[in-house]
Amino acid sequence: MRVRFILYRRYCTSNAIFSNSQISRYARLGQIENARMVFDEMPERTTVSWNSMIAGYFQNNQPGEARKMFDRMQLRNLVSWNGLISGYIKNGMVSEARKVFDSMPERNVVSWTSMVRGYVQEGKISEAESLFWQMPGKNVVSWTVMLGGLIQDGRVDEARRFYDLMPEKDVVARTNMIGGYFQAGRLAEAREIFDEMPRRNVVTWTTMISGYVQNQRVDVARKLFEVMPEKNEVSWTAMLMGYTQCGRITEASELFRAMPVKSVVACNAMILGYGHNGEVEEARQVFDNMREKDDQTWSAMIKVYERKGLELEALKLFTLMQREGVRPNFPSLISLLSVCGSLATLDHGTQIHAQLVRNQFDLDVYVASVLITMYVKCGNLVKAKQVFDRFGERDVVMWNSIITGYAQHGLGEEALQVFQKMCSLGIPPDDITFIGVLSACSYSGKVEQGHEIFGTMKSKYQVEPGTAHYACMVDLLGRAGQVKQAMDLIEKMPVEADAIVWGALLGACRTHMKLDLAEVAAKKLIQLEPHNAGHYILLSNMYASKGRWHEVADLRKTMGAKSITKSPGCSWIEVEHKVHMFTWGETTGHPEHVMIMRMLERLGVLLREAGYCPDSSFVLHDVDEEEKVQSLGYHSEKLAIAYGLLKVPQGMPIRVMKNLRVCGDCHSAIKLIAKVTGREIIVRDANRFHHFKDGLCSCRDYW
DNA sequence: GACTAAAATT
Repeated sequence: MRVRFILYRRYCTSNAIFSNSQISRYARLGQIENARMVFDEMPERTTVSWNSMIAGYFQNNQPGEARKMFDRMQLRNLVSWNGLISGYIKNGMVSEARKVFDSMPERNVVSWTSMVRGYVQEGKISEAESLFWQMPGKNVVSWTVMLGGLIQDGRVDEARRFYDLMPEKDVVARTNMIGGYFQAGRLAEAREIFDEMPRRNVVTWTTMISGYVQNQRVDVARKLFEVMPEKNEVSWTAMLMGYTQCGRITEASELFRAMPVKSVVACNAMILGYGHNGEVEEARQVFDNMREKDDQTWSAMIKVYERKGLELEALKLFTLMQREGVRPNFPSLISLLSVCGSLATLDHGTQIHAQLVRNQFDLDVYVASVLITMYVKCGNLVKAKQVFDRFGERDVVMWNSIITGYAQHGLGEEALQVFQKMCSLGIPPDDITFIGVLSACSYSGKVEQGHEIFGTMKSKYQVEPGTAHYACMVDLLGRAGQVKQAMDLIEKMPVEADAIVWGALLGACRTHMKLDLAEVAAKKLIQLEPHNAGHYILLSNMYASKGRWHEVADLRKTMGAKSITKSPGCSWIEVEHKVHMFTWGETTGHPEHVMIMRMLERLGVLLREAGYCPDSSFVLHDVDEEEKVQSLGYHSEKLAIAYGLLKVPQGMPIRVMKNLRVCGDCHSAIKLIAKVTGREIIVRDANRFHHFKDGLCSCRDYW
């Protein structure tokens, strides 16, 4: 009888234990609903069941639900109270945790340690310290938590003194100290602790690996990696990132292939590594082979496409990511925000802005600058200015973002005003500031003022002019018609002229039809950027216009031999949160094809009535021969504008983006379209913004 | 059953 009773009891208990572990497992997997189901179906719940369920809600970022559960439970023990504290801390609610800490009936070392950990996490190290010294019965964990706080605060020497004070040191404490020394770049001291350790584990070895990697000693790291007794995912990943971060992609991809388990972090690093090396297909292969992806996987792959200039692919993936319901976290939000800038998808960008505000991430200076840049690149200067104005403590980067923004939009006067305000507030401008200011002068035709600022850069602001500043000056002179002086300036430059400088000269030649000098510039550009198809096409068009067919043929051959292809021209427009992409020629793929064609026809009629005649003499624009032959009416930007006229409500500007430069014919056509339809049209091409309004463009026909 | 250390594009 007695035996049977014991067996029965054991059955019930094991049943509860089983359910409790199921609750924890489901919570770990993020399936909190399943955990709740198990909990609700249990015939008898123990305190552990309640505690596991509360921990589960905290793990799944539902502190409110966790608290409800805690308030409902009857038999709370110390572990339940401690769970509440650590749960709040995991969710970043340290002051809430402190309230619990102050009101709980009794505390033990875990309660105290959690609370110290909370302050460390918030960066409030002095709070943590005072609590630590008040703590009764500190154990090795408490000491280690405090040690971590001092290290995080960058106080290595103090941390070492603290470390020496510790009554006992275990593997974790020692490993922590090693990490601290590596962070401070003190490799010898880190190594000393490692060498003297009585016991080491995988984490210790991995700390060594990543420590050496962070201090640019990849080969030393590799040696340790070879001899470490046991490796896990993290060790492999740390080693892999050592290679990807310093651009040693061959070694990285060898290691990656050898990895027994490819962690998500490792795959993400490999994608970015390949991308940095321009190997887009390899990156995509890694992406496609991943069984599990996180938000950073998506943003990494999108970034790779964007960097390579494959906007279409980037956008496709962006859309797919949203459709899959991937929720980006802070790092990927930032990354995606800059992608939104490059792709000029204002709606996506605004959505991300809203998400940042919801999480209060927008209060960061850095984030604010990225936001401003995004709005500038999306052609919404009003929003850019709003973000700028609402922010109190601005740094140089933020001032630069808004100055450069005005400059890119051709608002020279405004840019200069902001620059003056910045100077009067005593913020020292840097090299980027001057790029913005000089190009602003150039846009607004302030030749003299530009010269003056350029002259005082070094003497007044201690900023040495670089190639970019010279490029601005060449542009400035070129716009003013002083092409000869621009060429002289290039010859007098103390630094070697780069593609941007020659590009600026070419721009000047284009406007003032200086074909000889243009040829010099174009040849230089090909030399400097042999893979940029635009330069070849430009030079080829120039030769063709002079009937120099031999040279044309030669150039084509060179292009073929080097397998240089022009990225296809495409334009896109955002309508109702969706991106509509148009490539040159046709719209048959678009569901509203017929409407668009009808709109184009109507525009054609309107334009002819307004006295428009097609201009095919854009020799100095990098358009292909084929494109020239094709009807001028079907360039991708015109298709996008036609669609915009159909869809964008009256009074709202039509924003169109193009991956190449707008051709001369389209430019004059769009000016007229803006006039006859009474609409504002904003076109961002590869170089700058064009605000078309009342038959005029903000670039003053110079781009 | 609760508290500590290692990998992650701005």
